[in-house]
Amino acid sequence: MSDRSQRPTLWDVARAAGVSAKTVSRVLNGEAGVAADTTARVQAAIAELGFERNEAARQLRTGRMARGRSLCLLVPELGDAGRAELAGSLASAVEAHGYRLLMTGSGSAGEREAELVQNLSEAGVAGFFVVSAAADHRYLIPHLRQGLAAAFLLHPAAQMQADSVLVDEVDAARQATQHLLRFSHRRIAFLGPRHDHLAGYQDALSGSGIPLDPDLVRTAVQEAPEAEAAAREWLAAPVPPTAIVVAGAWLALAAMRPLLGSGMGLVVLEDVPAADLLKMPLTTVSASLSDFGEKAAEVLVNRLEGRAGPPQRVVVRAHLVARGSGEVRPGLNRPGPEPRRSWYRRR
Amino acid sequence: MSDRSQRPTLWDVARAAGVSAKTVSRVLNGEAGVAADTTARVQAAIAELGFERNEAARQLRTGRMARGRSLCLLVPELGDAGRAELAGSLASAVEAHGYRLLMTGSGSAGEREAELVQNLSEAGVAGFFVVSAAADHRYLIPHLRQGLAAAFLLHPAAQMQADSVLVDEVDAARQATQHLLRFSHRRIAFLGPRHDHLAGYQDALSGSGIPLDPDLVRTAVQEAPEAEAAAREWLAAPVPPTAIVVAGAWLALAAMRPLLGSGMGLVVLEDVPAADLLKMPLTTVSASLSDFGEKAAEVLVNRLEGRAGPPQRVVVRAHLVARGSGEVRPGLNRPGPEPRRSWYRRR
DNA sequence: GTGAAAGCGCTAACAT
DNA sequence: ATGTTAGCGCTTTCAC
Repeated sequence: MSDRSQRPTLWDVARAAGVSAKTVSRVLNGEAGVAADTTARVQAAIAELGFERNEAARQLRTGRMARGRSLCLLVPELGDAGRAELAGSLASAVEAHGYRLLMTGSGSAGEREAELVQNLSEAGVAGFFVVSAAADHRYLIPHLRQGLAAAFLLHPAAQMQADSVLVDEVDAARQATQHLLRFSHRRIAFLGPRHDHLAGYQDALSGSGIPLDPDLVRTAVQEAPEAEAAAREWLAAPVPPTAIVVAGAWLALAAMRPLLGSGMGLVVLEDVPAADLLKMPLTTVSASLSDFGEKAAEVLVNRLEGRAGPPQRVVVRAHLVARGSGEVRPGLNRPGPEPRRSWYRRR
Repeated sequence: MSDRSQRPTLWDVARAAGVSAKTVSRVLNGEAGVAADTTARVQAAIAELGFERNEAARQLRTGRMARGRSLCLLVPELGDAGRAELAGSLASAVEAHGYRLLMTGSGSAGEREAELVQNLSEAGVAGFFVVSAAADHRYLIPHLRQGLAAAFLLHPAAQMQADSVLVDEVDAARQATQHLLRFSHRRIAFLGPRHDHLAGYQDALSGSGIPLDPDLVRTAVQEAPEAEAAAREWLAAPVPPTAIVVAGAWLALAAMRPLLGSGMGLVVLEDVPAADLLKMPLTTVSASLSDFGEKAAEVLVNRLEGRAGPPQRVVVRAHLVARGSGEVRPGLNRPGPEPRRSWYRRR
């Protein structure tokens, strides 16, 4: 009896079941070629002794990494509240598949991202949900060959092919802009970090025969102060816009401060918590995060459990929730001079 | 040459350096009793071959777990945006100490909490920041004996002694209540999940000679709908309160909905993002999360790096930020009948 | 269908 | 100050 060490070994099980170590090993790994009653006896012994296989020994012998049932959501900033809801929905979804969800932040640094994947993969993490706007994700390739799974969320993989679950950002921007156009806004500005939204914005504008005014577009805006400054500038412009489409809840809140009381329309391309309780209730265009989480979990788990095939690309549509910011004729809420009649078209 | 396997082994290093395997092992582990020049030769060989120790083999031999440089923040719900800022501040703080931060959620289930600690500890996580209102944390004790470190945040450890970093909740409740008293509120309600706030609330009331009215106290409120219901009931009461102290941002937002336009004062015991942009701008009492994160990181890293000693208990004070909800005489904003004069005392 | 022996890469105990 | 031997718990031959 190996009572010298605490945990029972495979040999203890073999002795208890009256078989050889190899047979226990076979049962443990579900290999074929063991009689049914032998299997039963071995399993009884395992349960009896509370045996658990020593992963280190297994790994030493087989060479390959034992991946566990942890998945990790890798985001740019752990402190970003906007990602919390995604994390929650992902957590429930992966738990339904028998996995658990970890989360970590790269500090928006590409090399740290690669390092984290390396470390956590070595620690047995089975797969990653990657939310990253990095310019190059090829660091993942060697890990993927070693059995790691990865799915890109919200931003597509750069410089490589991989599973991804995305929101139709172009369509979201189009919906937001069309919504404002429907309420007779004609000078509509755009503010956000990503360039891809612009296609939808521009598409909606040209659908109403409105040319794009470069002064009304600020792309590559990442930080709140920039958003606030942009809003302030637009407000002070000779011919200010009457509404702004902002990509990102955080930027929208920052932009809102100078706009309070201005009557400016504001539509946000992301969900905003308690959007109805804000001084300027925000109309939002966003995908259902519980759907999104479920789809993402499904994609990663499928990949992990061997249903191979070419990389998948799932695109989820966003939906507009009107909350009364922008659903007014331009200028109506506005203190100051009479709104110019020329801004109105329909209705 | 073991070119049959990909990675160089300790034997390859030994051969390259012209020493025995044991000597290489000694260098690797920083054991005493190796000549300086031998050490140098070995290290050169290690660098030359790009040798990295096989952790599985080491672990198999030594029996003990190799803990890495990952710390994990364990929260009840990964989807709780209120914890995101804490996570961000902790992440920066632990990175400054050379660790990385993971985060995971227990789904508010005590047994899952224990299971997560077990799994992640086995995967090499060095320490946990535990945010948990569970009734019993003794499941941690065996892990702590195996070298795991743990620090309790926001809620103290239950049924055991451990390092903890807490906010002075009693004082926070007292500050909130006193603030409202200072603005002549006399009927002040309390709403929240925790019982400990009550001491501060009651303390402040009795300091102004006001008896506690049990109808104005709802403790053990966990979910938003309950908070909303409580607010609604108070509003409809024969003699409604003129202000409410709410413990928790999420509960406060829920409670706010029925109170819009009522003139009810609202003070929140937690930070609320964009509190100034809400229809009822919220006065808050909360601790600085960057301070809190730094203190917490320090406590856990100290424990981890051997500076032993009895469990520490750090208490951080919360600060009130007045934002104009409650800083009015009761009833003044209130539509409807003239406020009763009897509610006023000073000023 | 089952078992015996060898060895994965490392370190503890005991030499020298 | 350095080397030798044995063996951690498992899986892989290969034999029966």
